[in-house]
Amino acid sequence: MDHPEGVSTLPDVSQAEMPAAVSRQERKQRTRQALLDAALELLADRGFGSLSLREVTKHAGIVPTAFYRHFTSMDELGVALVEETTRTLRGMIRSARTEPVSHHGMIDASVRTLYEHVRAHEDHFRFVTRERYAGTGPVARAIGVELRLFSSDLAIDLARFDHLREWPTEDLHALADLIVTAMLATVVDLLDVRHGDREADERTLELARKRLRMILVGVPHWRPSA
Amino acid sequence: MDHPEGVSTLPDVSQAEMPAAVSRQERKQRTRQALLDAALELLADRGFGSLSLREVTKHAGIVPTAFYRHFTSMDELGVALVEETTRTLRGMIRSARTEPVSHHGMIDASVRTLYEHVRAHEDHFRFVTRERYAGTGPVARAIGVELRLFSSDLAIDLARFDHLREWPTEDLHALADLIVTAMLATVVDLLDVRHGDREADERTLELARKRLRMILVGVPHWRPSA
DNA sequence: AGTTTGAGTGCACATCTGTACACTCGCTAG
DNA sequence: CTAGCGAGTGTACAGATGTGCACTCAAACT
Repeated sequence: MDHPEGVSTLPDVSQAEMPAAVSRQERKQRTRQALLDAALELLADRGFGSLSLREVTKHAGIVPTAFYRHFTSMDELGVALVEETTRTLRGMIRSARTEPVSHHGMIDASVRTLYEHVRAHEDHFRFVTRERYAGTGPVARAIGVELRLFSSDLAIDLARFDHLREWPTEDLHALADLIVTAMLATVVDLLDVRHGDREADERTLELARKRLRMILVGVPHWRPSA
Repeated sequence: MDHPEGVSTLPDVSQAEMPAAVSRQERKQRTRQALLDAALELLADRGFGSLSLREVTKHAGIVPTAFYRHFTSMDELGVALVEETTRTLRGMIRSARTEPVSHHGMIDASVRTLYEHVRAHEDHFRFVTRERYAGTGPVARAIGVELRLFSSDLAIDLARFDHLREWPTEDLHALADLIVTAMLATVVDLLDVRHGDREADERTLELARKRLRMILVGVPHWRPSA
Protein backbone atom coordinates (compact mmCIF):
# COMPACT_ATOMS: atom_id res chain seq x y z
CA MET A 1 0.00 0.00 0.00
CA ASP A 2 3.02 2.21 -0.27
CA HIS A 3 2.95 2.43 -4.04
CA PRO A 4 -0.73 2.44 -4.93
CA GLU A 5 -0.55 4.08 -8.32
CA GLY A 6 2.02 1.86 -9.96
CA VAL A 7 4.84 3.60 -11.76
CA SER A 8 3.18 6.87 -12.66
CA THR A 9 5.98 9.26 -13.44
CA LEU A 10 3.78 12.33 -13.54
CA PRO A 11 2.79 14.60 -10.69
CA ASP A 12 -0.75 14.43 -9.38
CA VAL A 13 -1.56 17.70 -11.06
CA SER A 14 -1.90 16.24 -14.50
CA GLN A 15 -4.69 13.94 -13.47
CA ALA A 16 -7.01 16.71 -12.37
CA GLU A 17 -7.85 18.92 -15.34
CA MET A 18 -6.60 20.42 -18.58
CA PRO A 19 -5.76 17.28 -20.52
CA ALA A 20 -3.55 18.63 -23.28
CA ALA A 21 -1.08 21.50 -23.48
CA VAL A 22 1.96 19.39 -22.78
CA SER A 23 4.69 21.75 -23.81
CA ARG A 24 7.69 21.34 -21.64
CA GLN A 25 7.61 24.71 -19.90
CA GLU A 26 3.90 24.36 -19.41
CA ARG A 27 4.47 21.10 -17.59
CA LYS A 28 7.13 22.58 -15.40
CA GLN A 29 5.05 25.55 -14.49
CA ARG A 30 2.21 23.25 -13.66
CA THR A 31 4.13 21.29 -11.05
CA ARG A 32 5.52 24.55 -9.78
CA GLN A 33 1.96 25.64 -9.22
CA ALA A 34 1.25 22.28 -7.59
CA LEU A 35 4.02 23.00 -5.10
CA LEU A 36 2.60 26.43 -4.33
CA ASP A 37 -0.89 25.04 -3.92
CA ALA A 38 0.33 22.21 -1.73
CA ALA A 39 2.21 24.60 0.50
CA LEU A 40 -0.75 26.95 0.78
CA GLU A 41 -3.02 24.07 1.72
CA LEU A 42 -0.66 22.77 4.36
CA LEU A 43 -0.38 26.30 5.74
CA ALA A 44 -4.08 26.28 6.54
CA ASP A 45 -3.45 25.39 10.17
CA ARG A 46 0.31 25.73 10.68
CA GLY A 47 3.00 28.32 10.33
CA PHE A 48 5.38 28.58 7.42
CA GLY A 49 8.31 28.08 9.75
CA SER A 50 7.18 24.59 10.63
CA LEU A 51 6.71 23.34 7.11
CA SER A 52 9.12 20.90 5.60
CA LEU A 53 10.26 20.59 2.04
CA ARG A 54 9.38 16.91 2.11
CA GLU A 55 5.83 17.54 3.23
CA VAL A 56 5.26 19.98 0.44
CA THR A 57 6.67 17.73 -2.25
CA LYS A 58 4.72 14.75 -0.97
CA HIS A 59 1.52 16.78 -1.03
CA ALA A 60 2.31 17.98 -4.54
CA GLY A 61 2.92 14.44 -5.73
CA ILE A 62 6.58 14.66 -6.58
CA VAL A 63 9.77 13.33 -5.03
CA PRO A 64 11.66 15.55 -2.55
CA THR A 65 14.73 16.11 -4.69
CA ALA A 66 12.63 17.37 -7.60
CA PHE A 67 11.79 20.39 -5.48
CA TYR A 68 15.07 22.02 -6.42
CA ARG A 69 14.08 22.16 -10.08
CA HIS A 70 11.68 24.94 -9.08
CA PHE A 71 13.05 26.64 -5.96
CA THR A 72 16.47 26.70 -4.38
CA SER A 73 15.02 26.78 -0.88
CA MET A 74 11.81 26.86 1.08
CA ASP A 75 12.24 30.56 1.63
CA GLU A 76 12.16 31.10 -2.10
CA LEU A 77 8.94 29.13 -2.25
CA GLY A 78 7.61 31.36 0.48
CA VAL A 79 8.46 34.54 -1.36
CA ALA A 80 6.78 33.13 -4.47
CA LEU A 81 3.70 32.59 -2.33
CA VAL A 82 3.83 36.21 -1.27
CA GLU A 83 3.98 37.28 -4.90
CA GLU A 84 1.00 35.13 -5.72
CA THR A 85 -0.89 36.63 -2.83
CA THR A 86 0.08 40.06 -4.03
CA ARG A 87 -1.77 39.44 -7.27
CA THR A 88 -4.87 38.63 -5.27
CA LEU A 89 -4.52 41.86 -3.33
CA ARG A 90 -4.01 43.92 -6.46
CA GLY A 91 -7.11 42.35 -7.91
CA MET A 92 -9.00 43.48 -4.87
CA ILE A 93 -7.97 47.11 -5.00
CA ARG A 94 -8.78 47.11 -8.71
CA SER A 95 -12.30 45.95 -7.85
CA ALA A 96 -12.53 48.52 -5.10
CA ARG A 97 -11.57 51.36 -7.41
CA THR A 98 -14.30 50.53 -9.92
CA GLU A 99 -16.98 50.96 -7.30
CA PRO A 100 -19.46 53.78 -6.86
CA VAL A 101 -17.66 56.46 -4.89
CA SER A 102 -20.53 58.08 -3.10
CA HIS A 103 -18.97 59.34 0.07
CA HIS A 104 -21.41 57.49 2.27
CA GLY A 105 -21.75 54.15 0.53
CA MET A 106 -18.01 53.88 0.21
CA ILE A 107 -17.48 52.13 3.49
CA ASP A 108 -20.14 49.56 2.75
CA ALA A 109 -18.78 48.97 -0.72
CA SER A 110 -15.22 48.57 0.50
CA VAL A 111 -16.16 46.15 3.22
CA ARG A 112 -18.26 44.18 0.77
CA THR A 113 -15.38 44.01 -1.69
CA LEU A 114 -13.03 42.89 1.03
CA TYR A 115 -15.48 40.24 2.14
CA GLU A 116 -15.91 38.75 -1.28
CA HIS A 117 -12.22 38.62 -2.00
CA VAL A 118 -11.42 37.11 1.37
CA ARG A 119 -13.98 34.39 0.87
CA ALA A 120 -12.71 33.74 -2.65
CA HIS A 121 -9.06 33.45 -1.58
CA GLU A 122 -9.09 32.44 2.06
CA ASP A 123 -5.77 30.65 1.80
CA HIS A 124 -3.99 33.74 0.55
CA PHE A 125 -5.39 36.01 3.21
CA ARG A 126 -4.70 33.49 5.93
CA PHE A 127 -1.16 33.32 4.69
CA VAL A 128 -0.47 37.06 4.88
CA THR A 129 -2.15 37.62 8.21
CA ARG A 130 -0.33 34.63 9.69
CA GLU A 131 3.13 35.32 8.39
CA ARG A 132 3.06 39.07 8.59
CA TYR A 133 4.66 39.10 12.02
CA ALA A 134 6.06 35.59 12.03
CA GLY A 135 9.76 35.92 12.46
CA THR A 136 12.60 37.49 10.57
CA GLY A 137 12.53 35.37 7.42
CA PRO A 138 12.49 36.61 3.83
CA VAL A 139 8.79 35.80 3.81
CA ALA A 140 7.83 38.21 6.57
CA ARG A 141 10.08 40.83 5.01
CA ALA A 142 8.44 40.41 1.61
CA ILE A 143 5.01 40.73 3.18
CA GLY A 144 6.11 43.84 5.01
CA VAL A 145 7.26 45.49 1.81
CA GLU A 146 4.10 44.55 -0.01
CA LEU A 147 1.83 45.79 2.73
CA ARG A 148 3.66 49.08 2.85
CA LEU A 149 3.19 49.51 -0.88
CA PHE A 150 -0.45 48.68 -0.44
CA SER A 151 -0.81 51.28 2.27
CA SER A 152 0.94 53.91 0.16
CA ASP A 153 -1.42 53.24 -2.73
CA LEU A 154 -4.32 53.76 -0.42
CA ALA A 155 -2.80 57.00 0.84
CA ILE A 156 -2.64 58.27 -2.75
CA ASP A 157 -6.26 57.36 -3.31
CA LEU A 158 -7.25 59.10 -0.12
CA ALA A 159 -5.54 62.28 -1.25
CA ARG A 160 -8.25 62.68 -3.87
CA PHE A 161 -10.93 63.41 -1.32
CA ASP A 162 -11.99 66.93 -0.44
CA HIS A 163 -11.21 67.00 3.24
CA LEU A 164 -7.87 65.30 2.73
CA ARG A 165 -6.63 67.30 -0.21
CA GLU A 166 -4.24 69.39 1.83
CA TRP A 167 -3.16 66.91 4.47
CA PRO A 168 0.58 66.37 4.77
CA THR A 169 1.61 63.01 3.34
CA GLU A 170 2.69 61.95 6.78
CA ASP A 171 -0.83 62.24 8.11
CA LEU A 172 -2.23 60.57 5.02
CA HIS A 173 0.04 57.63 5.55
CA ALA A 174 -0.95 57.37 9.18
CA LEU A 175 -4.60 57.33 8.20
CA ALA A 176 -4.00 54.76 5.50
CA ASP A 177 -2.13 52.54 7.96
CA LEU A 178 -5.00 52.81 10.37
CA ILE A 179 -7.43 51.71 7.68
CA VAL A 180 -5.25 48.87 6.43
CA THR A 181 -4.74 47.62 9.95
CA ALA A 182 -8.47 47.71 10.61
CA MET A 183 -9.10 45.82 7.39
CA LEU A 184 -6.55 43.17 8.27
CA ALA A 185 -8.15 42.77 11.68
CA THR A 186 -11.42 42.18 9.87
CA VAL A 187 -9.74 39.61 7.65
CA VAL A 188 -8.62 37.70 10.72
CA ASP A 189 -12.12 37.88 12.15
CA LEU A 190 -13.59 36.58 8.92
CA LEU A 191 -11.17 33.68 8.77
CA ASP A 192 -12.19 32.72 12.29
CA VAL A 193 -15.83 32.41 11.30
CA ARG A 194 -16.62 28.79 10.54
CA HIS A 195 -17.90 28.18 7.05
CA GLY A 196 -21.52 28.90 6.27
CA ASP A 197 -22.30 30.86 9.41
CA ARG A 198 -23.93 33.75 7.64
CA GLU A 199 -25.04 35.37 10.83
CA ALA A 200 -21.49 35.54 12.16
CA ASP A 201 -20.35 36.81 8.79
CA GLU A 202 -22.82 39.65 8.91
CA ARG A 203 -21.89 40.49 12.50
CA THR A 204 -18.24 40.65 11.53
CA LEU A 205 -18.97 42.89 8.58
CA GLU A 206 -21.03 45.21 10.75
CA LEU A 207 -18.13 45.43 13.17
CA ALA A 208 -15.80 46.17 10.27
CA ARG A 209 -18.03 49.02 9.12
CA LYS A 210 -18.25 50.37 12.64
CA ARG A 211 -14.47 50.36 12.90
CA LEU A 212 -14.08 52.27 9.67
CA ARG A 213 -16.76 54.77 10.61
CA MET A 214 -15.05 55.35 13.95
CA ILE A 215 -11.81 56.08 12.19
CA LEU A 216 -13.33 58.27 9.52
CA VAL A 217 -15.71 60.25 11.69
CA GLY A 218 -12.75 62.13 13.05
CA VAL A 219 -11.31 63.05 9.67
CA PRO A 220 -13.17 66.36 9.22
CA HIS A 221 -12.03 67.47 12.67
CA TRP A 222 -8.39 66.62 12.28
CA ARG A 223 -6.02 69.55 12.42
CA PRO A 224 -3.16 68.60 10.09
CA SER A 225 0.46 69.30 10.99
CA ALA A 226 1.17 69.40 14.73
CA MET B 1 34.87 16.71 24.10
CA ASP B 2 31.38 15.50 24.53
CA HIS B 3 31.39 15.90 28.27
CA PRO B 4 33.39 19.05 28.90
CA GLU B 5 32.13 19.93 32.36
CA GLY B 6 32.70 16.66 34.14
CA VAL B 7 29.77 15.16 35.97
CA SER B 8 27.85 18.29 36.90
CA THR B 9 24.35 17.13 37.61
CA LEU B 10 22.89 20.60 37.95
CA PRO B 11 21.34 22.82 35.30
CA ASP B 12 23.21 25.89 34.17
CA VAL B 13 20.84 28.07 36.12
CA SER B 14 22.43 27.39 39.46
CA GLN B 15 25.73 28.83 38.41
CA ALA B 16 24.45 32.31 37.70
CA GLU B 17 23.05 33.86 40.86
CA MET B 18 21.21 33.24 44.13
CA PRO B 19 23.57 30.81 45.76
CA ALA B 20 21.45 29.22 48.47
CA ALA B 21 17.78 28.37 48.81
CA VAL B 22 18.11 24.80 47.66
CA SER B 23 14.78 23.42 48.76
CA ARG B 24 13.57 20.83 46.37
CA GLN B 25 10.60 22.69 44.96
CA GLU B 26 12.71 25.80 44.65
CA ARG B 27 15.18 23.89 42.52
CA LYS B 28 12.47 22.51 40.33
CA GLN B 29 10.86 25.85 39.80
CA ARG B 30 14.22 27.29 38.95
CA THR B 31 14.87 24.90 36.07
CA ARG B 32 11.30 25.39 34.99
CA GLN B 33 12.07 29.06 34.74
CA ALA B 34 15.26 28.20 32.89
CA LEU B 35 13.17 26.36 30.32
CA LEU B 36 10.83 29.33 29.91
CA ASP B 37 13.74 31.73 29.59
CA ALA B 38 15.52 29.51 27.10
CA ALA B 39 12.39 29.22 24.97
CA LEU B 40 11.79 32.95 25.05
CA GLU B 41 15.35 33.62 24.02
CA LEU B 42 15.22 31.18 21.14
CA LEU B 43 11.96 32.76 20.05
CA ALA B 44 13.72 36.04 19.43
CA ASP B 45 14.01 35.39 15.72
CA ARG B 46 11.87 32.34 15.03
CA GLY B 47 8.32 31.19 15.45
CA PHE B 48 7.05 29.01 18.25
CA GLY B 49 5.96 26.40 15.74
CA SER B 50 9.52 25.78 14.62
CA LEU B 51 11.01 25.28 18.05
CA SER B 52 12.04 21.86 19.21
CA LEU B 53 11.89 20.40 22.65
CA ARG B 54 15.52 19.37 22.34
CA GLU B 55 16.66 22.87 21.47
CA VAL B 56 14.95 24.31 24.50
CA THR B 57 16.33 21.75 26.90
CA LYS B 58 19.82 22.10 25.49
CA HIS B 59 19.64 25.86 25.90
CA ALA B 60 18.35 25.46 29.44
CA GLY B 61 21.18 23.09 30.29
CA ILE B 62 19.21 19.93 30.95
CA VAL B 63 18.74 16.66 29.14
CA PRO B 64 15.77 16.32 26.74
CA THR B 65 13.86 13.75 28.73
CA ALA B 66 13.94 15.91 31.85
CA PHE B 67 11.61 18.31 30.04
CA TYR B 68 8.64 16.15 30.92
CA ARG B 69 9.16 16.74 34.63
CA HIS B 70 7.89 20.27 33.98
CA PHE B 71 5.60 20.20 30.96
CA THR B 72 3.80 17.39 29.21
CA SER B 73 4.29 19.01 25.82
CA MET B 74 5.71 22.01 24.04
CA ASP B 75 2.24 23.48 23.79
CA GLU B 76 2.00 23.47 27.55
CA LEU B 77 5.30 25.31 27.71
CA GLY B 78 3.87 27.79 25.24
CA VAL B 79 0.77 28.41 27.31
CA ALA B 80 2.96 28.92 30.37
CA LEU B 81 4.84 31.53 28.37
CA VAL B 82 1.57 33.26 27.59
CA GLU B 83 0.73 33.33 31.28
CA GLU B 84 4.09 34.81 32.08
CA THR B 85 3.58 37.44 29.43
CA THR B 86 0.15 38.15 30.85
CA ARG B 87 1.74 39.19 34.12
CA THR B 88 3.87 41.68 32.22
CA LEU B 89 0.78 43.10 30.54
CA ARG B 90 -1.11 43.38 33.79
CA GLY B 91 1.83 45.21 35.25
CA MET B 92 1.62 47.65 32.41
CA ILE B 93 -2.05 48.50 32.79
CA ARG B 94 -1.48 48.88 36.53
CA SER B 95 1.19 51.46 35.74
CA ALA B 96 -1.07 53.13 33.23
CA ARG B 97 -3.91 53.46 35.71
CA THR B 98 -1.77 55.24 38.28
CA GLU B 99 -0.96 58.01 35.84
CA PRO B 100 -2.26 61.56 35.75
CA VAL B 101 -5.56 61.44 33.92
CA SER B 102 -5.69 64.87 32.40
CA HIS B 103 -7.67 64.38 29.24
CA HIS B 104 -4.96 65.82 27.06
CA GLY B 105 -1.80 64.37 28.52
CA MET B 106 -3.34 60.96 28.64
CA ILE B 107 -2.22 59.92 25.20
CA ASP B 108 1.36 60.96 25.87
CA ALA B 109 1.37 59.20 29.20
CA SER B 110 -0.09 55.99 27.79
CA VAL B 111 2.38 55.88 24.92
CA ARG B 112 5.22 56.57 27.32
CA THR B 113 4.09 53.76 29.61
CA LEU B 114 3.81 51.40 26.69
CA TYR B 115 7.25 52.35 25.51
CA GLU B 116 8.92 51.72 28.82
CA HIS B 117 7.27 48.37 29.33
CA VAL B 118 8.05 47.22 25.82
CA ARG B 119 11.71 48.13 26.24
CA ALA B 120 11.82 46.41 29.62
CA HIS B 121 10.26 43.17 28.34
CA GLU B 122 10.99 43.01 24.64
CA ASP B 123 10.94 39.23 24.58
CA HIS B 124 7.44 39.05 26.00
CA PHE B 125 6.03 41.58 23.60
CA ARG B 126 7.75 40.01 20.65
CA PHE B 127 6.25 36.72 21.69
CA VAL B 128 2.63 37.94 21.78
CA THR B 129 2.80 39.97 18.60
CA ARG B 130 4.46 37.07 16.79
CA GLU B 131 2.24 34.26 17.96
CA ARG B 132 -1.02 36.15 18.07
CA TYR B 133 -1.99 35.06 14.58
CA ALA B 134 0.41 32.17 14.20
CA GLY B 135 -1.70 29.13 13.62
CA THR B 136 -4.36 27.24 15.48
CA GLY B 137 -2.35 26.01 18.43
CA PRO B 138 -3.23 26.35 22.11
CA VAL B 139 -0.73 29.18 22.25
CA ALA B 140 -2.49 31.42 19.77
CA ARG B 141 -5.80 30.58 21.42
CA ALA B 142 -4.48 31.52 24.85
CA ILE B 143 -3.17 34.80 23.48
CA GLY B 144 -6.52 35.50 21.86
CA VAL B 145 -8.34 35.00 25.12
CA GLU B 146 -5.90 37.17 27.03
CA LEU B 147 -6.02 39.97 24.50
CA ARG B 148 -9.79 39.97 24.56
CA LEU B 149 -9.75 40.26 28.34
CA PHE B 150 -7.28 43.07 28.01
CA SER B 151 -9.50 44.86 25.54
CA SER B 152 -12.55 44.43 27.76
CA ASP B 153 -10.69 45.92 30.69
CA LEU B 154 -9.83 48.90 28.58
CA ALA B 155 -13.46 49.25 27.53
CA ILE B 156 -14.48 49.41 31.17
CA ASP B 157 -11.90 52.08 31.85
CA LEU B 158 -13.09 54.06 28.87
CA ALA B 159 -16.65 54.00 30.15
CA ARG B 160 -15.57 56.33 32.93
CA PHE B 161 -15.03 59.24 30.58
CA ASP B 162 -17.64 61.91 30.05
CA HIS B 163 -18.24 61.58 26.36
CA LEU B 164 -18.36 57.80 26.55
CA ARG B 165 -20.55 57.43 29.58
CA GLU B 166 -23.65 56.55 27.60
CA TRP B 167 -22.14 54.62 24.72
CA PRO B 168 -23.48 51.12 24.21
CA THR B 169 -20.98 48.49 25.31
CA GLU B 170 -20.72 47.32 21.74
CA ASP B 171 -19.33 50.62 20.62
CA LEU B 172 -17.06 50.80 23.62
CA HIS B 173 -15.60 47.44 22.74
CA ALA B 174 -15.09 48.49 19.16
CA LEU B 175 -13.21 51.57 20.30
CA ALA B 176 -11.14 49.58 22.78
CA ASP B 177 -10.23 47.08 20.05
CA LEU B 178 -9.18 49.93 17.81
CA ILE B 179 -6.91 51.31 20.51
CA VAL B 180 -5.43 47.93 21.42
CA THR B 181 -4.75 47.18 17.78
CA ALA B 182 -3.05 50.53 17.32
CA MET B 183 -0.95 49.91 20.41
CA LEU B 184 0.08 46.46 19.20
CA ALA B 185 1.06 47.95 15.85
CA THR B 186 3.24 50.37 17.76
CA VAL B 187 4.78 47.51 19.69
CA VAL B 188 5.75 45.85 16.43
CA ASP B 189 7.23 49.12 15.17
CA LEU B 190 9.23 49.50 18.36
CA LEU B 191 10.60 45.99 18.16
CA ASP B 192 11.76 46.71 14.64
CA VAL B 193 13.88 49.64 15.77
CA ARG B 194 17.44 48.52 16.30
CA HIS B 195 18.77 49.07 19.77
CA GLY B 196 19.93 52.50 20.77
CA ASP B 197 18.45 54.41 17.85
CA ARG B 198 16.77 57.07 19.94
CA GLU B 199 15.76 59.08 16.92
CA ALA B 200 13.82 56.18 15.44
CA ASP B 201 12.33 55.51 18.85
CA GLU B 202 11.03 59.05 19.08
CA ARG B 203 9.68 58.95 15.53
CA THR B 204 7.82 55.74 16.33
CA LEU B 205 6.34 57.21 19.48
CA GLU B 206 5.22 60.31 17.61
CA LEU B 207 3.50 58.07 15.07
CA ALA B 208 1.86 56.16 17.89
CA ARG B 209 0.51 59.39 19.37
CA LYS B 210 -0.74 60.52 15.99
CA ARG B 211 -2.58 57.24 15.56
CA LEU B 212 -4.27 57.53 18.90
CA ARG B 213 -5.19 61.15 18.28
CA MET B 214 -6.70 60.22 14.93
CA ILE B 215 -8.83 57.59 16.58
CA LEU B 216 -9.87 59.75 19.50
CA VAL B 217 -10.55 62.96 17.59
CA GLY B 218 -13.69 61.38 16.26
CA VAL B 219 -15.04 60.30 19.61
CA PRO B 220 -17.00 63.49 20.42
CA HIS B 221 -18.70 63.29 17.01
CA TRP B 222 -19.71 59.68 17.18
CA ARG B 223 -23.42 59.01 17.16
CA PRO B 224 -23.87 55.86 19.26
CA SER B 225 -26.31 53.13 18.27
CA ALA B 226 -26.83 52.74 14.52
C1' DA C 1 18.17 5.73 61.41
C1' DG C 2 16.49 3.86 57.04
C1' DT C 3 13.11 4.51 53.11
C1' DT C 4 10.87 6.83 49.64
C1' DT C 5 10.52 10.25 46.11
C1' DG C 6 11.43 12.61 42.05
C1' DA C 7 14.50 15.81 39.26
C1' DG C 8 17.91 14.75 36.89
C1' DT C 9 20.98 11.43 33.74
C1' DG C 10 22.39 8.30 29.52
C1' DC C 11 21.19 5.12 26.05
C1' DA C 12 18.28 3.54 22.58
C1' DC C 13 15.13 3.69 18.80
C1' DA C 14 12.07 4.72 15.06
C1' DT C 15 10.90 8.61 12.39
C1' DC C 16 11.65 12.70 9.82
C1' DT C 17 14.60 16.09 7.93
C1' DG C 18 17.61 18.29 3.86
C1' DT C 19 20.33 17.13 0.19
C1' DA C 20 24.02 14.52 -2.72
C1' DC C 21 24.33 11.23 -6.35
C1' DA C 22 23.42 8.56 -10.39
C1' DC C 23 19.52 7.31 -13.07
C1' DT C 24 15.54 7.52 -16.83
C1' DC C 25 13.30 8.95 -20.77
C1' DG C 26 10.22 12.23 -23.41
C1' DC C 27 10.12 16.75 -25.36
C1' DT C 28 12.82 19.82 -28.15
C1' DA C 29 16.51 21.69 -31.00
C1' DG C 30 20.06 20.73 -34.57
C1' DC D 1 16.56 11.38 -37.42
C1' DT D 2 19.42 11.92 -33.85
C1' DA D 3 21.55 14.20 -29.77
C1' DG D 4 20.95 16.21 -25.47
C1' DC D 5 18.60 18.92 -22.17
C1' DG D 6 16.15 18.73 -18.08
C1' DA D 7 11.99 17.44 -15.12
C1' DG D 8 11.36 13.79 -12.98
C1' DT D 9 12.88 9.26 -10.33
C1' DG D 10 15.13 6.03 -6.39
C1' DT D 11 18.70 5.18 -3.20
C1' DA D 12 21.50 6.74 0.38
C1' DC D 13 23.22 9.10 4.39
C1' DA D 14 24.16 12.03 8.31
C1' DG D 15 21.87 14.68 11.52
C1' DA D 16 17.85 16.09 14.29
C1' DT D 17 13.59 15.02 16.46
C1' DG D 18 10.17 13.04 20.24
C1' DT D 19 9.96 9.76 23.64
C1' DG D 20 10.49 5.07 26.23
C1' DC D 21 13.36 2.83 29.61
C1' DA D 22 16.41 1.92 33.40
C1' DC D 23 19.47 4.48 36.19
C1' DT D 24 21.35 7.72 40.11
C1' DC D 25 21.51 10.10 44.26
C1' DA D 26 20.35 13.99 47.32
C1' DA D 27 16.40 16.00 49.63
C1' DA D 28 12.27 14.90 52.34
C1' DC D 29 9.48 11.91 55.04
C1' DT D 30 8.79 8.16 58.70
